[in-house]
Amino acid sequence: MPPTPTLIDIARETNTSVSTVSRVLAGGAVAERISPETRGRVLKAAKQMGYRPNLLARSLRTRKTHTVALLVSDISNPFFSRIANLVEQALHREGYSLVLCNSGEDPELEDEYLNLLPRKGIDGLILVPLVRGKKSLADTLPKNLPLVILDRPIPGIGATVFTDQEQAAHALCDTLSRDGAKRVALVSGPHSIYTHRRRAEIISERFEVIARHEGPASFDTGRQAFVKILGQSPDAVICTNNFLAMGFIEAIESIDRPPVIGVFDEIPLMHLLPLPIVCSMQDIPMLAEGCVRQLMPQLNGEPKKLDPIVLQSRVVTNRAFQSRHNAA
Amino acid sequence: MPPTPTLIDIARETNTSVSTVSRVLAGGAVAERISPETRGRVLKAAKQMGYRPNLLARSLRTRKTHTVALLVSDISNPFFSRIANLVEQALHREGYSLVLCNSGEDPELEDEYLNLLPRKGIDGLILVPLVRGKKSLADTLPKNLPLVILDRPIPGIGATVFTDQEQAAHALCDTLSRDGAKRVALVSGPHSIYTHRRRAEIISERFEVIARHEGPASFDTGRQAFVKILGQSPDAVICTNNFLAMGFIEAIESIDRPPVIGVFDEIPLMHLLPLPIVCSMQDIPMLAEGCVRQLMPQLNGEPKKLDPIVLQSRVVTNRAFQSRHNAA
DNA sequence: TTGTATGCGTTATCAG
DNA sequence: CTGATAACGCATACAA
Repeated sequence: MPPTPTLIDIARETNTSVSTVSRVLAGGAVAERISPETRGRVLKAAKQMGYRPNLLARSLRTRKTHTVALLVSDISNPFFSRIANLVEQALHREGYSLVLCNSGEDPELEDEYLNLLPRKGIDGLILVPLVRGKKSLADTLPKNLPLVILDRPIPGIGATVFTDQEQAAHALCDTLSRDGAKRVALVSGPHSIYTHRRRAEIISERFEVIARHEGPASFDTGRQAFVKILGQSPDAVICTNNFLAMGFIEAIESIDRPPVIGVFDEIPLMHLLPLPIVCSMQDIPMLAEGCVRQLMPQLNGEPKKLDPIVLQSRVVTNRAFQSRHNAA
Repeated sequence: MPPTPTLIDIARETNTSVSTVSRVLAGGAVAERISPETRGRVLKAAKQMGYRPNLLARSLRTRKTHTVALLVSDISNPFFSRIANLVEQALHREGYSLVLCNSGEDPELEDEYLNLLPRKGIDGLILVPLVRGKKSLADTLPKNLPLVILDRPIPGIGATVFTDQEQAAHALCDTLSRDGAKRVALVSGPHSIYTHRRRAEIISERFEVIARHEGPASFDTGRQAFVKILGQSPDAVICTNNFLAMGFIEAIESIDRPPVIGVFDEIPLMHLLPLPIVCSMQDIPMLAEGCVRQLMPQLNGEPKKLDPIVLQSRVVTNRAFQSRHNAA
């Protein structure tokens, strides 16, 4: 007995043909058209022999893999891992499984995955793009691969779900303004990435930026920013994402006169942190749900015309900020 | 011209045969055996037609996918996402790509992936098992699939890399003991999971547990534990993982008399948190490196006998704990 | 109701 | 040096 039996083995064992076995194992309507007797015999043999269909072979034939890929820029970021969780659950309900890939903010790696994944067999792709435009995307990806762009708008692509960065940034700035902020320090991720660039632009419009630091959207960059900004005493330090802010905060040694921190997305346990924080929080569940809502019609070949889903952010402040505000 | 040309198309275009084209495109020694003239012609045509090999077909034939899967119990946990990052980088260097899957602490989902992934085509699997024993694993996984168990020991499986939970827990308890802890509250993840169970056992040996709460290793469980333990005033609250602790901490309303928190793995920004924390930190880089060191020989068919890699934890305390200690 | 034959895109064997 | 041709495991149009 082969360790991993094929249709042929079962056919031989049951004195039938591959097609019969295939039909039985396909289930549903096709299986109904096989005599109950043979069907039972095949089913039993299959189970008994421990048959497991080779999905590679099946996909080669049917051109469907029932797999979609989610390529994110940084899986370490809770923002993305929570999205991944939700997307996975939703896709699972639809009969698809998810493979998660991580470009790690590295354009070359993104490129590699963009080339690799389609050839490896995926039915659809959800992408958090690093730097690409529509055309750059169009010629590295198969022409009609169902695609959803997540978290960043790409002009000309309808299947997109992202947050209104203008609203998100202005809401954050509003709260900081009300708190009296005028002169701020700006810590931002790569200018090449839309979200970081756009956020930085708006902040620059709203405040006088007396210090700025740019780098990869990581803890380290935030830490470096701290030493650079140290002593400038801005009214607030605004970071274009949570990792930058966490790095900055981590570097803080003394909390005698803590700066106000403005940031996008979640800072874990911010309620208890002894420095005033205001976050502009994206709607993670809606982002995830939006993804699959944009993807499913494409997977099902429904020619729905898709319009971008644009979500709103919500500003949240921590206790230290609130009490400061109350005191004022 | 087909949008996605195959070897046949190229062969036709260059007046050669599929085998020739295949050989040329294979590169290396086989390609050397083709006349430079034809080789150049084929190469040019392939590039010009935008040929992309169908990896499904190739894998079906070669029985190699150059893909390994990492199935974790909770991708939202930075502990795992950081491991994923490192494993991905290491595998990439070896010419393999990584697909990341998430069982979400759900045994059924784990089961599904365990069944699905091998049939979908992976050369190896790195698994953070939920509840399984060696035999349970053996009959849902193909007999000779290269496998590495991560973060939890499974008796009888050599390719394992995990942390010495005894050492990790005792180190944590030592620090807490020195701080004067005698009566503690215990917040633990599922007893069915080795790490949680083992940690809880050791803690129970070392201290008088005056309150305990068990549940999924999530924020929510931690929060629930808070209301349950509230008012018991233990010397310390020990959580068997970081998410539990973060949930617990998040629920804390007043920090008048904060409890000491003992926890496994990282609490982000713990330095600034105004409550004393002591962490037993696993060695993430070594865990990741260990994985690929256990996996590669198997992928290369080298019959090395593999012994479990057992790592040590390191206790880290935050400022609030240190100053408390200095005062005492 | 069931079997035969063909093809999915590659690689590999065997001739020539 | 190169070309037929047979697998890989499965699904399916076409026969019977």
